[in-house]
Amino acid sequence: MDVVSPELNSLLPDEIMDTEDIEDVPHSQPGTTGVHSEPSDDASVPMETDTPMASENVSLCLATSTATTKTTDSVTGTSVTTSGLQKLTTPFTISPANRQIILNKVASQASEAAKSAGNPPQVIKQDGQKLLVTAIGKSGQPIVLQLPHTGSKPGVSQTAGDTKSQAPQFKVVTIGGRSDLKPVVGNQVTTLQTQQLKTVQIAKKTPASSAAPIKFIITKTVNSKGISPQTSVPPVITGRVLTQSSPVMPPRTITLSEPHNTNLQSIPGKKIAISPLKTPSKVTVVSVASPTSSASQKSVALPVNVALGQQILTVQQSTSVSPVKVATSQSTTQNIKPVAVGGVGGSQFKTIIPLATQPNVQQIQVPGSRFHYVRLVTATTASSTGQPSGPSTSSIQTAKPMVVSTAAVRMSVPVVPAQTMKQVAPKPLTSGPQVVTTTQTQQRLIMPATPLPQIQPNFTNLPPGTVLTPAPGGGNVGYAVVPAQYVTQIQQPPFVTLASSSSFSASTGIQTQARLPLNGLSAAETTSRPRKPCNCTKSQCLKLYCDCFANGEFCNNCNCNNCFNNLEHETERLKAIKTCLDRNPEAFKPKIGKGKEGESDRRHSKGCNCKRSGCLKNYCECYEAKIMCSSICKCIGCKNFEESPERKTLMHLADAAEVRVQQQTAAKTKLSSQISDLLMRTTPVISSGSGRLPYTFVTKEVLEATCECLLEQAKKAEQTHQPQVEAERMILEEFGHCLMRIISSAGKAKSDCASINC
DNA sequence: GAGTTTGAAACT
DNA sequence: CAGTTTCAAACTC
Repeated sequence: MDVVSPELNSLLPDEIMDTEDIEDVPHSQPGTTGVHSEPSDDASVPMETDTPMASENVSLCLATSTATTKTTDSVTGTSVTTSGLQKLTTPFTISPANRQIILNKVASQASEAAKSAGNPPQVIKQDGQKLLVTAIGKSGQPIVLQLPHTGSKPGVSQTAGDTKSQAPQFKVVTIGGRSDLKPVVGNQVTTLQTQQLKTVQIAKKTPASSAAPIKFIITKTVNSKGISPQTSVPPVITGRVLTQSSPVMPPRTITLSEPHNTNLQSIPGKKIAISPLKTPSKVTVVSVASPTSSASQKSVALPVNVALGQQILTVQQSTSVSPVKVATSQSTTQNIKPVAVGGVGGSQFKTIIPLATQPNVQQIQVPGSRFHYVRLVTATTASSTGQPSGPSTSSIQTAKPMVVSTAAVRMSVPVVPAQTMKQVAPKPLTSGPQVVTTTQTQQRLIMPATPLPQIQPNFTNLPPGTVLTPAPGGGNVGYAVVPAQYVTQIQQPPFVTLASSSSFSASTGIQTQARLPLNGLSAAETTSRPRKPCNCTKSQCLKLYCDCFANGEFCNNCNCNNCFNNLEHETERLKAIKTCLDRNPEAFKPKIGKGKEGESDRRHSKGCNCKRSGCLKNYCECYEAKIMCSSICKCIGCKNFEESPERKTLMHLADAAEVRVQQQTAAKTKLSSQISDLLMRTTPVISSGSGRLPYTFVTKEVLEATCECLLEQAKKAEQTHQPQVEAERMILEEFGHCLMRIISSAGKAKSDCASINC
């Protein structure tokens, strides 16, 4: 089954498919098209980790053997032991000069073919800070991981230690083949194998602000479908994990780890997720920087965080055999052997990239399913509750890094929980590892879990933030595109994903989240304000009347009746999507976009058609989006233009109201804070003695004084020769006086405290 | 909360 | 493409 069909690839939204500034990657090779692999086919997933300034190269060539393999760093002599992994046919090398990890899963047959074709098995070497992720291929089509070769001929890998200054690099996520890919200057992608390959690309340029743009290129090479998994011919996987690090701060630690037990079958989160941003903005790249703090320190994790917008690209591939294990051996046989490269510095890793697969395995698979998937997790959705379930995920949660120790380099790939990156405080792109995300809310589109080519929507128009997931019970076939948010919601057992833990995003502040306006709404608005629940009654939430559906989201906590906008009705939903797209290919695209070139103002893509509202009420989509009506609007009596006095008045009123609200909120907050502070200071005194204030004053001193008073009364009675009965009475009376004084003092103190608190 | 108004979406 | 109907959100009371 196709995880992502070629059609899908070709139809991916421009935001995703923007290939400018990326290398020209051969998206398909002769004979590749039409190749349909069985769901059980395994695909090799190469991963590249590249640290531009890194000095180490690690090269792994993996065979399909499951035997434990121990590799020795050719440079540093560091050995890497893999357990349950495919046999390493080539030494695991770490090049101090490049600090690169090269993982090459070599299919003997494939490698032979490659050699014969003049493309020897490639040992990926440093190629600047670039990572191209080519992941999703047509069903049956192998995924080709391609490594960019800067300024080099195809098949010619750069020499290790190439430390030349790199041009601004872009992080590129390539998903799906696309014929119109634009070549990237100075970067060439060489197909590793002559076998049928399909390259899907999702490219996004990193924000210009990033001093060191990163380009991630992952080319997945898969054997031809003819090769059965049982065949001894292993696929060749060559990949690099490119870690972006600041030029002055080369990454020093590479951590590779796998979940101890990835029982994918038990993970309901099986899905193919593509979560492009809803925003029209281009796919954002997750930049990873080396820790800025310790230049001398040599431990920098190699992050393979690829994000689209505010999303992190998760590439997982399940295999029957642990594909790659670096560093410590793992006793458990894992279906998925993701290699996670985490962000540097915080040791918070967010990216898991499964490297090894069996021959004919599809490139991206969801644990527990035969789907290979790429998941892009939005920042907002990343807050997801999804966590690894079962034993397989335990390791992930613990994020135990596998460390490959070398004299010069430590490699660690901690597996992190599928949590997410939520709100991340913006951070300068130039500092430290970064995840560039956009706050565009998740536009998500649900696709059928079953192969429905005939009704397959035009993915070009799918709302960003789309997540592909296998339908429940859908087995190996079909996929569904579901909202990432919804995925996290419905995904009781978390799946292994490349996502930053909440702690990472929150505490480390490594991530930078670019907040882009969504349909006229500020990032803050889009992120802080949840979508309003719909109230659809007749549309079944399968028409654009429904805001949820229109935004590509599942209905969640809505008040709708007879809702079909959910996974249970994915077939109907897909049909509805198809219908909408047939009617309007732009149906799921943001209505608010940039105006004409050169115009900075946003504008409605279609313009409004208001007649009675004067375009000054929320009936008007332009006004609702807080934008001016434009020439394309067909409104009558429009007052929503710059000089409109009515509009200005409304704006002033709105601003004033907003200011008042803010002031009130601030006042309440301040008052509450002050009260809390007072309580904090006074509570201990009052509450001590279990809140029974009088006893608070029965201190040792009070007791002693009381006793002295009683003794004094006793002496007085003795001196006056009072009878015993009278003496006892005098003592008791004195005791009563003492108690009264104590109580009186306590009551006075309590009233004082109360007055203070008020 | 019920009813009305409104304009986009859907339909013809 | 225009006119009409349907629909759900926005709005009013």
